[in-house]
Amino acid sequence: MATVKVDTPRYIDKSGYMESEQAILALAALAQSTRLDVFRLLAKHEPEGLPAGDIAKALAVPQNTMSSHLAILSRAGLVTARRFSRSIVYRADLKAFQSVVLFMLRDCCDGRPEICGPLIEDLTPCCNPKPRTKAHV
Amino acid sequence: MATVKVDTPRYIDKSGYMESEQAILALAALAQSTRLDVFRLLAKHEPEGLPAGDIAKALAVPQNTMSSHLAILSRAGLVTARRFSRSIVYRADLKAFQSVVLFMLRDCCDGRPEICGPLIEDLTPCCNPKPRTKAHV
DNA sequence: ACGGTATTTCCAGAATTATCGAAATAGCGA
DNA sequence: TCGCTATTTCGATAATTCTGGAAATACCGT
Repeated sequence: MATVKVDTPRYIDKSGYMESEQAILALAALAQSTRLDVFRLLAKHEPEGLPAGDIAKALAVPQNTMSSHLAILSRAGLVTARRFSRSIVYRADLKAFQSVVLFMLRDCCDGRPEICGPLIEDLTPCCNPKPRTKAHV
Repeated sequence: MATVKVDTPRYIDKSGYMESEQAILALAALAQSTRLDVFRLLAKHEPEGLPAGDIAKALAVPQNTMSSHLAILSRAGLVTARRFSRSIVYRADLKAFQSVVLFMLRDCCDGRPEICGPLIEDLTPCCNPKPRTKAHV
């Protein structure tokens, strides 16, 4: 039977699981040294991005191997690709990255705020040295 | 055999930062639906923890399969195990989890604080209704 | 000691992932 | 059109991960 490919192998559509599924995709994408390096590199090169060839060269990985890694990151939503003439420029999707982090923290923090408070404290000096941001919560 | 059973968190290096290798281990551990469910479950059951059998039963997974998942989570430093008579009670290591999140955020935030500012804002109402140590940060 | 419970280890098969050479596709300039 | 560059897709192999049956280990009560 030549039916369509099922890409929902285990638990199907429960509406709450869609988010988990996507998060797992992102975690798996980052759980590999080359891809983690790629994301790091692309984050550093925001917002201009980098063409695929430059990424491969920078990390000393064959182009086709890099291409498959980039495809995995892209499928996970962590990077975006856009063609510029002959090059395909990849960019880190930092919003998506934030979503992954938020997913993780909600998973552990839900109902127990005391867990993430310290984390915010640790994070604040690192990521928000400016005294005040807009308080439009 | 004398397994590694150290009090000092193995996933933190001298500078207090999590190493990439350890972070990858943790990300890979969470990038699997059963294990993500396990961590969620254990986080929900902090600080009492749950015996291995209960975890297996709760998630409808054979005990030996669950045992290997728990070993992976443990190796990644995300859970701890302690024997209580016949049971081995597992607990989520939320500090380690926080380290993973911090690692990720440092990876993308380093040098560009404007990226994580919004994340802290999103996180604050969820996780930190009131600041813990009113430090001089 | 024994029997029962809780959990892990051993093992093996199935599935998935990583890697990369070779070929294919896409765009550009002449 | 041809040739060149940039990138991806194809295909195959090696490595790793997932799964669970069976056996082993650890503990407790009697």
